[in-house]
Amino acid sequence: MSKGQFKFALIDCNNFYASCERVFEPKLEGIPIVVLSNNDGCVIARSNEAKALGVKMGVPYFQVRGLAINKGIVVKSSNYPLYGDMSSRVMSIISNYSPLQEVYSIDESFLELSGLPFNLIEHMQKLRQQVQQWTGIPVCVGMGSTKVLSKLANRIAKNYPRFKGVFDIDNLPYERYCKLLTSVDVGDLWGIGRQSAKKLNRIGIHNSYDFYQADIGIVETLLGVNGKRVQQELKGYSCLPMECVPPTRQQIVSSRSFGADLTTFNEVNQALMTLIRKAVNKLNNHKLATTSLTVFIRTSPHKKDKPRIHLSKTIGFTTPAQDESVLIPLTAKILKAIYKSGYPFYQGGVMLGGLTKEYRQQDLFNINQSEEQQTNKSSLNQSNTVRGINKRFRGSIKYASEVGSDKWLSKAEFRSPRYTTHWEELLKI
DNA sequence: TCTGGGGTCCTAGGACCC
DNA sequence: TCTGGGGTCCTAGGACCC
Repeated sequence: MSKGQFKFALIDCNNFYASCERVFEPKLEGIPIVVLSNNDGCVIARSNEAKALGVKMGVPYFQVRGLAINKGIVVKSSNYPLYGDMSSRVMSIISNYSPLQEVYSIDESFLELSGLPFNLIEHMQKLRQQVQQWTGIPVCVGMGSTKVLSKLANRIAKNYPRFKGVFDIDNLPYERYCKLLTSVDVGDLWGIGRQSAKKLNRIGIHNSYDFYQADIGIVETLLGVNGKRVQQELKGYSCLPMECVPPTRQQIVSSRSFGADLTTFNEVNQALMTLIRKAVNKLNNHKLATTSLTVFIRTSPHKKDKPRIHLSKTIGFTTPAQDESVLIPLTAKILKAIYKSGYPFYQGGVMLGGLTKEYRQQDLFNINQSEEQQTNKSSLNQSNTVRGINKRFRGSIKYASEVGSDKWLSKAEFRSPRYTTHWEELLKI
């Protein structure tokens, strides 16, 4: 931990999902857009025009539907294949501007710039123009000697056009910096969420300057080590390093709100079969194996008048599993064990935990079961074949339990074409 | 009527060991 | 009957992020 040794830049795409939609429909330029979550449930992205009309982040869509119609807001279902592909294009351009890049999220990337022989403001202006020109996505850049500071700087870059999208917070004189902190709610700092903000408010800490000045011991008792780190970073001491190599993932979750309340075992089962297949595909794509499987289903947390219930069970394995012929039937078995009839199930999913690098070591205590191992081996080959076919002919072979009414499928009424990832949906000119 | 999905890390408490 | 101190590992729940 030392002061002023680093120079972090946070590059953040402006209203990323909305901007992606605009790239392929330029007539939406200047028009308010919102993008909805899965199942067309909540608003998860807004163009500036939509923000100006008062659409809040995360509101249920049905609460703003009237406003959307009245004000001519264009509504889109989320289109992750498109956003993911646009993201990798943006990230790859950004990577040319420093040897040290951390891809932090689908629309954000850190660069570490200390020691680069450039005028950094100009360097980042160039980056900004190139991303805009090559992908059509507008980005803003915040710079500072810590990650928390670069996040804060990014906010300034976004909100004050006079900086032309690039702002370096380290250039502020101390008094101006304090003034800036005073104007930022403590809950708006990166790493201070709603719960922590509430705790801080209770002892009279409301804005970031209050927090900056607060006693470090009090911060640590109240918020733990994370809160302490945020405060240190605010003071210019870097505690959060660049993570250029993405850490190996620890779990894979596949879950969904169903499009409707599911009231029979078969409906729930069918939904979960599709989810476990998705999870297993991901597992295989990452060449990982899993040592635990959790299955859960729950009723809606929003309907206060109806009975609420959350059912879940986790099974651990001594031998890591990686194969759909094991995991899919096991999911059905677990579901059977936890399922209770008479509840309207609204959401469910599976989690694969304790992920390990793919390694087919046999269970030491399984020596008596050579016959079963034989079966396992042949079913493994079979699964590989099935996977191959499904890869080529997109999901043409399924378990019988996966096929059914599709009643559970999420709504996506307003989805735009997957322009860049599906041949049938290419942009037509 | 209609409220997302996918992650990570930290902490506290229990079980267990010497 | 008296009954310490220190450590690890696991898990569940909470908080945070986008």
